Amino acid sequence: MDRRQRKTREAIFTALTDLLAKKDFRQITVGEIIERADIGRATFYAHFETKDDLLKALCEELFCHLFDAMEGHSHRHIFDCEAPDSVFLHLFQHLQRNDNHILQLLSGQNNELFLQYFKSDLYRLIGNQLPLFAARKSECLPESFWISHIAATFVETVRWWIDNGLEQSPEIITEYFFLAV
Amino acid sequence: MDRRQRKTREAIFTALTDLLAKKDFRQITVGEIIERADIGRATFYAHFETKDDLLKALCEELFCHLFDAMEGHSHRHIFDCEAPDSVFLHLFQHLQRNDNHILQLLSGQNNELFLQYFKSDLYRLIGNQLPLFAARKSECLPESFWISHIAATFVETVRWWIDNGLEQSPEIITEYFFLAV
DNA sequence: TTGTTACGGAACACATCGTTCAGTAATATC
DNA sequence: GATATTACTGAACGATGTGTTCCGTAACAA
Repeated sequence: MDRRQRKTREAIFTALTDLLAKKDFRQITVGEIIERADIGRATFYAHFETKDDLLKALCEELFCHLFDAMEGHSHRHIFDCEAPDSVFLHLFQHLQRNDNHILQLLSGQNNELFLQYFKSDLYRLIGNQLPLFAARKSECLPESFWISHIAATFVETVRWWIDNGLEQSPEIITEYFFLAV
Repeated sequence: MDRRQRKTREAIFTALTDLLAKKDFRQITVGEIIERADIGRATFYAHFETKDDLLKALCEELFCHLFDAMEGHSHRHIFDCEAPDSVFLHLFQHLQRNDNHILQLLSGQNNELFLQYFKSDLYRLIGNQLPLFAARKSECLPESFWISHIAATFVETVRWWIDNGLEQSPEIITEYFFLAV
């Protein structure tokens, strides 16, 4: 990919990420993004069809990296015979380290769209980790309901954690999560 | 209240409700609302400051009525010594009956804002019903976490139910809910 | 060096928002 | 029933944001 393209794309992502730390996605204008990214208006629309399209690309970039890294770790750890809940623990640890400012995307009012993308990755992960969870429930409940519930519980756990200022350790939060689910 | 005011307000609510059945709230314009409500633009803004303000008023109207009715029922039933899970069962029943088209507000893409208002009422309800839920968990988990989790589980249950076309009976859904939580 | 591609900057048409104001109709009050 | 009050209409308005177009310039690849 052209170096110019890469730099521009990166500048747009950075600009949006910075702005998201301050205000809701809906009240961020394309004008603000291009001003902060220091690019021309036409350039922006050469990269992304709309503002929503940009958000989607950003989420895919971040969440995909996060979950890919996750699953990489998970595999390594399976070889190391780590505890079976390590996947989610690691996910919480990644979030606490706030790689790429993902927290800002999952917090406060910015829940609407991000979570949609976040959940789709989460579904994949949970599908592979189903045996971790109580068999009792999964026998009485439809699988799709069960997966939805685990994903919703995870998201709500993250939201609660963020709203409480990340006071708890990832280990404690993992415990809460498995207690709740 | 002036009859004209009442009629106008009602027409606006009806127009928005109808439109919400077709498209996402964000892509509904004030122009569409006033056209469908058959009122003047100035009239709209005499009633509501913004589109978001209208949504808030609509949610308060609907959810407040729903939960007030709920709590009324609940009290009567407590006198009748009904099963302890009746509050949530009745809530599911109300939803299935789709009073005032609430389902359309809670389904699909219209999740963002409605759920915020819905949850705030739900928190109140859950706060009063905490003894219904497993004591084991509430001892190990912070109460705010616990309440958030119950509310999130309820909302996710409703969402799953809607997405699956309300195929299950309210009784079954109540069972799912209490199994999951 | 040459052809290609991306960027910048300004202008553009367009849509939506929220406000204003004078005229008209419905309602409440006496 | 007459009068004053209140709400609605309809059109116009400025402001803001969107997405597009076009051309000159600069960076890149061959």
